[in-house]
Amino acid sequence: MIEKSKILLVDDEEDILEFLSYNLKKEGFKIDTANNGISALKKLEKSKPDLIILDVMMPEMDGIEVCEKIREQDNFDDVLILFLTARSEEYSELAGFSAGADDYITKPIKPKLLVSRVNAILKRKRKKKNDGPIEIGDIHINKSNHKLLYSGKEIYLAKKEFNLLYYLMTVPGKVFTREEIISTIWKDAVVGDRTIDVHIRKIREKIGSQHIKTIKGIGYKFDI
Amino acid sequence: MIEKSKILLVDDEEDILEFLSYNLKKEGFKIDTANNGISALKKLEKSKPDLIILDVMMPEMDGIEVCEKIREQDNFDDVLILFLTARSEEYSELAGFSAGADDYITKPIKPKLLVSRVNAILKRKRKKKNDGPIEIGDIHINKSNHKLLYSGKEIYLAKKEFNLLYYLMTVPGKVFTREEIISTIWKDAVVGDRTIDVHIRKIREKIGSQHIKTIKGIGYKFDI
DNA sequence: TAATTTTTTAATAAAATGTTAACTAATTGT
DNA sequence: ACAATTAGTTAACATTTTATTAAAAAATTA
Repeated sequence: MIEKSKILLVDDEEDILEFLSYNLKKEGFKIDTANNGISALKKLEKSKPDLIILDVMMPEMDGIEVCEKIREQDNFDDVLILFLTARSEEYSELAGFSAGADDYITKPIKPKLLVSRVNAILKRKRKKKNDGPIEIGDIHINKSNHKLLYSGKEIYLAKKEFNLLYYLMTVPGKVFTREEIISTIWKDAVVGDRTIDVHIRKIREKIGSQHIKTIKGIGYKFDI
Repeated sequence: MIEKSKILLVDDEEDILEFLSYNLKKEGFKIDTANNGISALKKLEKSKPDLIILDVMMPEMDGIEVCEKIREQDNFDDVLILFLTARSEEYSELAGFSAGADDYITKPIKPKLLVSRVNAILKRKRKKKNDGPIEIGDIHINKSNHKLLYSGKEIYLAKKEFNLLYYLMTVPGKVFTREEIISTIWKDAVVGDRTIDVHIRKIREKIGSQHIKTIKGIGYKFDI
């Protein structure tokens, strides 16, 4: 089970805090709240949220300012920030992004949209962590746009094939055990022993067999 | 390095002009100043600013009047204008926007907020410019006039279809995930999984299926 | 407001991908 | 060399994902 993310809600209106809390808790998120920017900044260190939802319009210190202050802190310069804006305040979209926001939602807030946006933004972050393109010999693989170039030509791989090849290429030369492969490509699904073989075969069909080597009794590796 | 923008500051109070100048010059902007509306209008042609920051409250000719006069001129009907208002003068927000302001800042001016707002507004303009026409193979698409030419013939696309096709064409060859597509084309709504398919189908109906490729399990791409 | 167009959904068909099972081939240990 | 073990191959079958409709809902226009 994936650890549920913690979200810090910052708004001066108690109603909105409750509305957000209710809808996000229902989805299993852990929630902290603050009803102004100062309080939010204070709570940061203890709360260590994965995502901060900030109302742009607040008395004293507006959301944009809070956002900037958060970004100034070393420990939180990459925390996710999502803005809440009234539909009319178009400027806040842009001001918000330039202050370092990751996304924004306009009021009135629709619960379904809120939840889907929050999930999307968290997913995006998890994905970002290990995604860079890999270039080995004449093979270029890029997870962010699901592209494989083999000596300049674009080759199509189905999703599982792609993920498997990408995984092997993350550490060229390393032998990945079958167990490792199963647990990362198939997460917690249970698949038979021959399934990997079939996928390996299909990859070899497309990029040749010179790169992917079988280490009998152990697993496979990608070699230059 | 991006060419730094030129800003024309218009205010009758010398203190404020200096304060603004100091803070914006520090950020690398090129600054011109004028201490009344007449002088600002005169300087326009020579200065060719990217952005004008106008105090609403000025003797003789107030900011709103200056703004209207600027918008009347053909060469400056799309220059950016940002208003400076005292927090109390709420009316000016509405009067200002209706006169053609792009944004406004209330006094007292916080330097950081000023800079972030200025950056945001300039960024927005740059962004707008990127919406230029795209020409790939026999397909010409132009967002500014919402027109699609397919081998010379004009083809009508509904708004969503147009936006979707345009989006795919912004980076030909790149695979756009369903998630990416949803979050940019459907920013403010939650739609079912099949909605994209239907729009794709309609686009294919009109321009054929050779360009828009399905990457199963991932998304779609536009290919030449 | 009615008519028309656009957008979305829902149901189902079609296609592509993924998995398994049965069999074959290769490798390893004795 | 000969079991025993492990991997490769193939095709059938299962599952997942997308395509295609038609119709409902929403937005626009007359």
